[in-house]
Amino acid sequence: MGRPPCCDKVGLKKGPWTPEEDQKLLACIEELGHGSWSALPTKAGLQRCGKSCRLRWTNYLRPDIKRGNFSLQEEETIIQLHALLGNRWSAIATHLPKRTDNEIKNYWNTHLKKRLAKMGIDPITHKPKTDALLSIDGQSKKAANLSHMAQWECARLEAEARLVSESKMRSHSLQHQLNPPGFAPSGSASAAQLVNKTAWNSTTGIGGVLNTGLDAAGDLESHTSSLTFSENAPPIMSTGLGVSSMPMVEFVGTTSGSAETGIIKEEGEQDWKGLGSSTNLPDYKEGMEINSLSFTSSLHDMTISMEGGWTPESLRPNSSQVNVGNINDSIDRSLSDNGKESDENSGGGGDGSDYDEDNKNYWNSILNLVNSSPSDSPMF
DNA sequence: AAACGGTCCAACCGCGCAAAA
DNA sequence: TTTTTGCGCGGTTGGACCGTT
Repeated sequence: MGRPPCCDKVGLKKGPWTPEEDQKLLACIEELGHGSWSALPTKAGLQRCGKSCRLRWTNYLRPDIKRGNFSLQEEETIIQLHALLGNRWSAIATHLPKRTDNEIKNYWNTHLKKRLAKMGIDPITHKPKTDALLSIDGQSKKAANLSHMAQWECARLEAEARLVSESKMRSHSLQHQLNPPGFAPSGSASAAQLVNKTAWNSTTGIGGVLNTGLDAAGDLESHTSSLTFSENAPPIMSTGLGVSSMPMVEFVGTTSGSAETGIIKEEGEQDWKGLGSSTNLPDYKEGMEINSLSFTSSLHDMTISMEGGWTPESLRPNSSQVNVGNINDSIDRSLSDNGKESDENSGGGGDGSDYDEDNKNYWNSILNLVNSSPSDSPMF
């Protein structure tokens, strides 16, 4: 059973696209759109299969594609999302609006994966490869759990996909409340824009909002974003899935220095988490430790602030600390070993020392996230 | 200048899922 | 309910490009 590969049809061309073919495809899509990829080649007069046309369009011809080097922020986003989502490139690409999944996948395979490996971090699990590195202070167990936590959490959250449509409708309703006609937010990223960025819902089924600090044009200029795990899911979430606790994941961004961004809450939560800057972070429960975040019922709200990128400090909501000294030592060595490569991959300017410092913070943050895995969770 | 090896990326392939028949 | 069809996703590949010898 199963249908034969579409490109097995005799006479269909494969291989690199010519400018003429590109032109035909573009003209056809501009004129008719791409409602049916299978019918498009005929309409466009192309000897290609629809699949090939779709690929060419989505990966190359689409007008809203940003090409060229990835910025440091984009790299951060990719790594962070990969830690949570794994090789779900389309989901990751959703949050880098001008990048294609193929491009992100290629960039991961050719750059980021190798760089992580060089630093002694397993690019698959996002945990340090050397157990001895962390075992001294007993952190290895925590580090080892991130990927499991992420996979487990993703699986659970994906189960919410069935309920996404309801969530979307609620978000849409909230959008109207937040941004009624005539309402003109002063910042570049209004709350309504955040609501609009619910691709997370549609792609992964996670009932929350992910925003990587993009403005309306999708530029990765903001250095602010936050990650919220909330367990205040509406009752329907629990009953529908037979899960007593259904954490919500919300990635919420703000523009740099602006204070008008809110955290979009799902229905069932009683209020907005506030429209102030995420730096205020009013949502931390006293005594809650992000360093030992847990997805059990003991945890109700968790917000990770990523002001200025994922620095270790930004990931610490309170005084509770994670001993990352050993990892940092490793990073120091790694950075000094790999400074040349880091410079090559720098998307921005600045001298090497600045970049090294930023880069160190950046990798610190990744490792800190690794270190913050919920080893205490009964799930593990 | 030629050969060789490594890197990068556009494109292909196969699979899974969902909708349509 | 079963089969067919179409779409989208992730993994893989082939060839162009680049640096080194």
